[in-house]
Amino acid sequence: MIQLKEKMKKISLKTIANELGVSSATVSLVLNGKDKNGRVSKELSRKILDKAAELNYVPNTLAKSLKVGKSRTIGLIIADISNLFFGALALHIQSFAQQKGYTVIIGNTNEKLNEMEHIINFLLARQVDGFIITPTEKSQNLINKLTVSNIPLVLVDRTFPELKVNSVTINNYEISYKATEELIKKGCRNIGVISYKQDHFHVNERKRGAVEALKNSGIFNPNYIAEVRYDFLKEDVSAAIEKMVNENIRIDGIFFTTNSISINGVKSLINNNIIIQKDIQLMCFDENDAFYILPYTIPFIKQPIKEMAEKAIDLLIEQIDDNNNELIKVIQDAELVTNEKIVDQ
Amino acid sequence: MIQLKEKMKKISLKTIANELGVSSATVSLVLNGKDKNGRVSKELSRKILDKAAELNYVPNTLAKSLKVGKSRTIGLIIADISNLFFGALALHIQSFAQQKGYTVIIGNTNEKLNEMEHIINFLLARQVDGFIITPTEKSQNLINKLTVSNIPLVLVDRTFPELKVNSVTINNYEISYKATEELIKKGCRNIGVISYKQDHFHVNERKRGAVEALKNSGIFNPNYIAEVRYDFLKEDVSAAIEKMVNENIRIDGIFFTTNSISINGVKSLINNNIIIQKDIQLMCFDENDAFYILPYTIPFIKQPIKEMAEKAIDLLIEQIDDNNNELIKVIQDAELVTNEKIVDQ
DNA sequence: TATTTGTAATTAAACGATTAACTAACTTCT
DNA sequence: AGAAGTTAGTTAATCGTTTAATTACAAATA
Repeated sequence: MIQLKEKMKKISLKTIANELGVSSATVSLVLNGKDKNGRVSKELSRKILDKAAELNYVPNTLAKSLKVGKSRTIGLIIADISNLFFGALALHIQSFAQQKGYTVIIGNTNEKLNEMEHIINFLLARQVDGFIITPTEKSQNLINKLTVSNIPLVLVDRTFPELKVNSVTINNYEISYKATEELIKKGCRNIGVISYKQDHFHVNERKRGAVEALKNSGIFNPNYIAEVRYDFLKEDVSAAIEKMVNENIRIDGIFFTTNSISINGVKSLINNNIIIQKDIQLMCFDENDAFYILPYTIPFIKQPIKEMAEKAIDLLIEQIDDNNNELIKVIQDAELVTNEKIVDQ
Repeated sequence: MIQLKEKMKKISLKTIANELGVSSATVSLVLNGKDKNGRVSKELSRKILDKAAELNYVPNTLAKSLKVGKSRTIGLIIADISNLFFGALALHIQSFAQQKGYTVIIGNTNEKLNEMEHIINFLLARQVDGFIITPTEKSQNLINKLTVSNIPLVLVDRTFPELKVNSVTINNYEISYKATEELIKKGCRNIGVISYKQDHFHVNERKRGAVEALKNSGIFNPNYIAEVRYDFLKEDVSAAIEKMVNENIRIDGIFFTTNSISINGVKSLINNNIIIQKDIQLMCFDENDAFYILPYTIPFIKQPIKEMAEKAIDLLIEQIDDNNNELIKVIQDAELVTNEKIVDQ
C-alpha cells in the first residue's frame, strides 16, 4: 500500500489571521510586539498570541529577511577550521553572535584564495549582512572589492596593514619580543626561531619581534632561524629541529611563531629524546590541547580569543546597524603564560 | 563633512530585465539554464548573460527559497563542538553538504536539552530543509516531535533504539568487545573500564561490549568498572585511575569508552608515573590530536567519521528530495588501530 | 455643533524570485 | 488555404512578511 505523505499545511500569519477573522497585518503587529499605544486591543492581542501558540506557529525568517532587507546572518570565513585556534575563535564568534540574535554561517577556505572567493560569493547570495574573515594570503583584492561595495566587514587574527579595513588583531610584534626576552632571562643563549615561509603579515611580525629581541641582546644567529612550508609542515619542522639540535653549538631555546608549528616542534623534540624544560626551553604560540597530557606546562603566548571574538562581533554589528563608516583597527594584548611545573625525572 | 553612504542599488532580475527591455521571467529562465528547446533565442540569452556579468548580479537565495519552499540549508545540531570527534564530524558534514549544494548551519547544545529545543526552533524558523542531530540525553520527545511533523531528520553517532528515526552509528558493542579481546590477547588480566555515568545508549553499548568480553574470558571484576560524571570529568577520571592503580592487585589494562575520557585517563596515568605500554596497556576511543606528540601510538578504535558524515548527508538529502519515507538505520563498522611503536626507554 | 484626538483595526504594495499558462508570430504539412 | 506545430517570448500569481497609508468609529475639546 502506498502511503501518501500528509502534506502538512504550513502555518503562516495568514492562517492565524483567517482563523480569527482578522487581517494578517494585525497578527504581524502583535507577534512582533508592536501592538503598543493603541494599535491592537488587549483582548485581540491575547487571542492572537493564544492562537499562534495553539497552531504552533513558526515565523518564516526568509520572508522577513526578504522584506526588511536584513538577514541577521553573518558569514564567518575561516582559513583552517581544523586548527584549534580557529576552532575556538569560531565557537566564540558563533556564541556572541547568537546572543545578539545573529546566525553564523561558517565557510572554510583551507588557505586557498579561490575557495575564499567562491565562499564569499556563495554567502553574498545568501544575503549575509556582513563578514568576519581570517583572510588567506594574497586576498587583498578580494577584501578590497568587499569594502568598496560597502559590505560590513571585519578581519580578525590577520590583516593587511596597507588596506583600509576594520580588523581585530593582537600585538604580535610586542608580545613576541617580550616572549623571547623571557627565554633569554631563563639563561638561553642559543635560541632558535621557527616560522612560516609565507607572506602573512601577522606571522612575520612575530618573527620580527623575536629576531629584534635576539639582536638587542647580541645573541642573534641567522643559522638558528628556520622557515617551514605550510604544505610540508611536519617534514620541514622535523628537519629544522634536527638541524638545530645537531649544530656544533647546541640550541637551548626555541620560539615557535604559530600553534601548528609548536605542536610539530614539540613532537620532534620528544622524538629526538630532547628533554623539554631541561635540555631546552620553549616558547609556543597558543594554548594547546595537544600539550594537555604532558605533566608540565610549556610556556606559551595566550591570545585573548574570546575577547577578539566579542570585539569582532561588536564591530561588525555596529557597522550593520548604524552603517558606521569609520575605520577601526583594534589591537588587543596577548598574554605570556609561564607558570610551568618543572618536570621531575 | 558628513559623508553620505552611497545607497548601492541592489541588482535584481528586474534590473537586468529593465536594462535590456525584456521581462524578468526571461532573465530568470536564462540565468537558470532553462532556456533550452526554444524558450529563449541564442542572442538574447547571450545578452542577458553578459548583462548579468556586467552588473555583477548576485541572485537572492532568500527570495528563491521563499518561492520554491526549499532553502537548501540543513541544520546540524552538535552536542559538544569543542570535542574533536564532533568537530571532525561537523567539518566533513559541511564539506559533503557543500558538494551537494547545501549550506549547513551549526548549532551547539552543550549536551543541554533546553538548548537543543531552542536551537531546533531557531533553525525551523530559518526554514532548514532537514536536520542532522547528535541528540542529547532524554531528547526522545523532541526528536519524536520532528519525526511526526515529517521533517527530514538523521541522527548520527547516537540514537534512540526505541524510536523510529533514521540514524547513522557504529557497531559500538561489537567493536568494544573486539577491542577488549585485544587487550586480553596482549596478556592483560586485570582490565579496567572507564565509562560515563549517563543514559547514552551508544556509550552503554561500548561498556556492555567490554564487560561481556571480560566475562567471557572469566576475568571480569566489578571493582575495575568506573563511571564518571560528564560535568566532573577531570576529577572523576583522575580518582578512578588512582583507585585502579592502587588496588591490591594492580590493573594492567584499561578500556576507555569515549575520547574525552581517554584524554583525561592518559593524562592521569602520566601524572601518576605509570609508563603506558609497559606498566599498562590501553585502548582508547577515537584518534586523538592530544596523543600526537607522544612518541608512540596508543591503540584506539577508529570511527569512520568521514563515511558517517557522507552517509548522514546522503540519507538526509534523499529524504528531502524524494520525500523518502522508509526508515533506515545505518550501522558502520569501526576499526581497531593497533600499529603502535613500542616506547624505548 | 463642528472639529480634533485617540483607538483599533484594515489595505495594499513591496521584497526578489519562480513558473504555469498564455500569446503571437512563423513554419510546415496535408 | 487551414490546421497543427514550433519558436520566442510575456503575464500574472505566488511564497510569507512588513509597514506606510488609510479608514472608521468613539470620545474629548472648542
